[in-house]
Amino acid sequence: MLTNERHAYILRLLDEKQTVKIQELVESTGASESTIRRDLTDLEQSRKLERVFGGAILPGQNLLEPSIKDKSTQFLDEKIRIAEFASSFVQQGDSVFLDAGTTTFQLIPFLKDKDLVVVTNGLTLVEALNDQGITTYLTGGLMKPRTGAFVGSHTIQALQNYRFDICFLGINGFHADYGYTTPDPEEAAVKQLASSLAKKTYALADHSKANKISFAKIMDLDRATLIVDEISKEANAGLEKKTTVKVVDR
Amino acid sequence: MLTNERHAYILRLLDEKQTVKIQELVESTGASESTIRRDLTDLEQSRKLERVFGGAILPGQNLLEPSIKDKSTQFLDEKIRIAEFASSFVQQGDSVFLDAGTTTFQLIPFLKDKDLVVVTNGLTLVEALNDQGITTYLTGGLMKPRTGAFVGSHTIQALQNYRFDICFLGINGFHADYGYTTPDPEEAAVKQLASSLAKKTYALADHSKANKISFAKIMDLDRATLIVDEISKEANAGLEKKTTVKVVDR
DNA sequence: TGCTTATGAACGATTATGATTGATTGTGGA
DNA sequence: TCCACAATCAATCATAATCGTTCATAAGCA
Repeated sequence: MLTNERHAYILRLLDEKQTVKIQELVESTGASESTIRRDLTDLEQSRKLERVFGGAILPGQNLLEPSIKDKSTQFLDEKIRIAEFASSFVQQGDSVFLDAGTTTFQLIPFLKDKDLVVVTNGLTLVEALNDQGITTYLTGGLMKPRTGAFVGSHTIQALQNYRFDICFLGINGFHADYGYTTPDPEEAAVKQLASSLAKKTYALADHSKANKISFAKIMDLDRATLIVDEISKEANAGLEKKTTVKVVDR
Repeated sequence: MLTNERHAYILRLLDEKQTVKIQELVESTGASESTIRRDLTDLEQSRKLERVFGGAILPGQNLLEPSIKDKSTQFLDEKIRIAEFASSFVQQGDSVFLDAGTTTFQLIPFLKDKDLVVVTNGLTLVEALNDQGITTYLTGGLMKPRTGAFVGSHTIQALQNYRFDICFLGINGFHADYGYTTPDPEEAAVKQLASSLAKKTYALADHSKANKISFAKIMDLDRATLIVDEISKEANAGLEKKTTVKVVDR
């Protein structure tokens, strides 16, 4: 087997399987361990792969991060900033709706000592609220395993028993023409209703949600005050024709 | 298995389940406990996770949630025996009400693969049910911090939308004359209603509940089948005039 | 032939692993 | 609460796997 052929073979295998082991390559190519090592060293120098103990992996993309990143830890600092800013709109004694979601979750530490009554449809939120000693109602309903959010007719019916001074929604996208959107229509229905039961609604979003359009529409932009961070001036100008935009002061 | 593969695997699992146990990882990866420990230490140093006693959790999340721990594991073995026995009364496809409580909690592992729909008013239960892949509705309502039970008019109203084939209640005392009792009248009201919506009700109790009388009455003895363990024959004889008593076979 | 390059084997050095130990922490029951 | 017991922990050590280096041989080419 030619050196070039081996190199191509290694890269093809790596592309398929994300990782290759040296022993595996020794067996499948018939070359010696030394040769495979030299191959890997060469390919690493030309940035085609990264060596690890026992084999090699695809470069750059540490396989580890992506799955974790898009969840709660992504943009965590930004979310905390947004949450702290949003909490400044809460008055003593308010009745508050807190949507399920990672950004709204960050609001919780800023809500204590305000003598609030909080209603939420988020499983993780009710526990955290409780730890802060905040009087909390959970809507209940059918639980969505992935997000820990309660949705469905039970949730809708439960919500209708309440009226809110202030409502905080997490969203997956906002767009001047398409309004606020989120992937799940069931969740969209809950957000929409909660907002309609509140005197004032705030939509919380990190910069990655700007101009994104998700599957289910929640409502038009003007139905809520948008709280964002790190947004370009041009984008802001377009949005401000449609709704009030509060940009987090850094 | 390459070190990187294991790391990636751990993080993927963690991302899915929010927590991982060391023993769980030992079994599923085939690596030794020491290796898994070293993996977790490494991943913690690169801020990919946080270690806790017995396993690891997603980073940042424990700041608000350390106090969820369930301390009430008293008479755990007995409760598990009772729960396993009680589960034998559940039929395929049943709609089930599971009361909040530590004894009813132990029922959950015995309920999977029965194609059930479960309704509960217990916060801790909904998580465990979800882990077992069981379709679960939470009543919602006002959350009682100490027990994680939802109570109040919201809960009552939510319950009235359902009918159950079978209802499992945890109780704090049972007595031939005073019936089933529990300390909190709000919880008593929920238990009472749930039972009245079910074709069949089982009251689960460990031996410490025998002849105890608590503040709030739930209902008379004959409204439910009592499932107990380690009860004296004399006590049993007195009870059996009032209701059906199932003593756990050891 | 003489020169270069690729290869494989052998060496000690390095790293990962698994088992063991005693210390620490959590749990169950009085 | 307290104590006894079990689970988990960090640290250590011996072993196994992997590493980079060196050297000798083989192959390709003028």
